[in-house]
Amino acid sequence: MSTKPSINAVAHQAGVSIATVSRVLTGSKPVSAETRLRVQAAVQALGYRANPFGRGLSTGRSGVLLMLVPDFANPYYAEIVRGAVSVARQRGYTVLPVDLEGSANNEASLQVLQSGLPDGVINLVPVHERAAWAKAAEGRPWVHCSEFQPDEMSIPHVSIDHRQAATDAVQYLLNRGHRRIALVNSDERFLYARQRREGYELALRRADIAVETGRIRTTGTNSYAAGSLAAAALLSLVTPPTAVFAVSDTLAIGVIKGLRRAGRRVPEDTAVVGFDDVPIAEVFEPALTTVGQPMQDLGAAAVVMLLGQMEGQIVGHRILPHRLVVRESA
Amino acid sequence: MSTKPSINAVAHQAGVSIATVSRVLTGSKPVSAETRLRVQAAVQALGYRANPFGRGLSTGRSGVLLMLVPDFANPYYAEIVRGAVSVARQRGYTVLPVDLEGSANNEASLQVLQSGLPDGVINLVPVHERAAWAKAAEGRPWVHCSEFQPDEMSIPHVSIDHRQAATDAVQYLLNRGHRRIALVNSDERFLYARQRREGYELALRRADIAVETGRIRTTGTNSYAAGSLAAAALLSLVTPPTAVFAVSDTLAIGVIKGLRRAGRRVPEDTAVVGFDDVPIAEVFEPALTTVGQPMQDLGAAAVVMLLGQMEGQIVGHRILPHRLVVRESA
DNA sequence: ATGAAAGCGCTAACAT
DNA sequence: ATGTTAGCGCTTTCAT
Repeated sequence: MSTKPSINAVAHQAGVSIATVSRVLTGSKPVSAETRLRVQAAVQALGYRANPFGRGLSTGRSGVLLMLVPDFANPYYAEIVRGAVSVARQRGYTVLPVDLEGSANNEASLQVLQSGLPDGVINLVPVHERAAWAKAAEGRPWVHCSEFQPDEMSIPHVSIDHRQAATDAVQYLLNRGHRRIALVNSDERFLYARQRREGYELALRRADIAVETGRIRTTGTNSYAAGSLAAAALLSLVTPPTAVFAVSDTLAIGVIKGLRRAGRRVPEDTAVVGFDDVPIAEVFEPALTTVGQPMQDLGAAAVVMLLGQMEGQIVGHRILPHRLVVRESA
Repeated sequence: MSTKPSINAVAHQAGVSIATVSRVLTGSKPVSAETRLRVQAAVQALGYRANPFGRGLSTGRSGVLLMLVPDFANPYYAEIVRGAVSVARQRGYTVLPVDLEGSANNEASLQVLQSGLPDGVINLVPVHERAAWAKAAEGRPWVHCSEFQPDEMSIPHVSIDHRQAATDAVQYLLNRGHRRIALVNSDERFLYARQRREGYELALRRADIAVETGRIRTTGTNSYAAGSLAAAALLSLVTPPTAVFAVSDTLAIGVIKGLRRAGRRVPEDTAVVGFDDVPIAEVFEPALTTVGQPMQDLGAAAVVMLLGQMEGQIVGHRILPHRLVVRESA
């Protein structure tokens, strides 16, 4: 009663061998309807659950999917995790999200990865920090999520088209009549940052507008303060921009605060477009016009692809659609 | 080379028995310096990591701590998780945070719990939803975090003193000269909500101010919209309040938006105090005056208590300090 | 369709 | 201090 029942107890109670119990549990081989019922009754009666260690030792699989998350506190990642969890559980898998806390936690997470416990890994770590993980994950099934680059084509990935998304955002500002459009970028070590910059420049060139380096601010970090600083710098230009495209909602909010501190109204004096559509985006005043990513879908697709890969399929790559969410700030 | 090396391979390579390898790995028994070195060299050379299933099957422990999280997307919980993860890893444990997504995910999470995989569980689920979990966790080491109630004294818990915190918030408003202070509460099924209401009433009574039920709004949910609605209701009173204590920053922001929509200035016309000190609190304009909880410490303490319990200690309960963070909104 | 038995990789009790 | 060995609980041949 007190100690957890093993497969032996179930077999005994049902009057069958442990092999038969295993068969009805896993459905690996046919079992006569009658015995199946008996076994199921015994399982029920004893409250039996297969011991994950025994099963794992035998099958070599744990049903655990490791998810490398750069930052739990960032709602962008939180949503991706949520999407992943929800499809994983439908397929009988548990996702183990580990918070890398901006690399502080690498060592411990590496251990988890190398322990062999996870059956596969979903990677949210940006391209430029992947090297260490790539080595540790060697041989294991894994997929990249949210960023990708051409030279990694061998590893399945799912992402939006960051370049196109940026082009769309800037095009929107162009359509609204803006000609002096600034870019507030985060850190160009991030692939997405480089791709969004490309998209920004592409949109301008298509409109026959010269790309002025003075209108491109690279903050190095993704904080409110950095956005405010960038705004101040842009306002000190001889001809300040009439619109700003910031590569994250965080930066966008910082930019707006900076603009307002300098007496500018948003969007009347300066329009601002953000990126990500995090929850604050619609609560902040003015509500942010921003580019939304299908976060949950990204996570879900990553799991589907990972499981496919584990089953030996060739899964390839996926690009998911983004969308421009027009609110008040531009 | 290609397949993962087992303890046998290490033993062979080092010219010792597998028991000796196990001993140097676990440090369970003394091993001569010389052999230890040989074994360690072999481990190194082969890149060996103990198979978690084998070890788990043998020891009955996984090194995994389950953490029941009501909502990943809520930064309040995200911070608690972070605190827990950080001390868990120092102690060689992995925390497995599962997102309950407002109960949507209960079934799957219950499975994880019942699988027997986790060595212990940290519970962030509010008191009134604990029943199902309590049954499933029976016998297993577990601790409650962030809420507690007297009749659960048998289970170790860590929390702030919600009642005292509310009293402090209201006292602050009293000190600023406010007499008509409203309470915007979330859902009194939550223990913290009831306790904060108690604290609110206590502070008023101490100041010889009658508690007027018209000034207490219970929203039922914890959304911006609910806060705005509550604000509108309060403004329709014959004598509207000059200050509002909202039991979460989310509600507080909603209240502020509602007040402004009605033409009130914050804090000049109506002061607002929130609760939690989530990241948005200091970014929103006006920046929120709010009660901060030591989220990371809560998570850390929970892990320490859980591990203590697992080692057979009597761990008791802990109340951590809160603090009033004064900014602009009150 | 079912049972018997051989592992899976490890730890721990028992020898030596 | 070290080796031998019996499990831990399960899945999976191999028989029947």
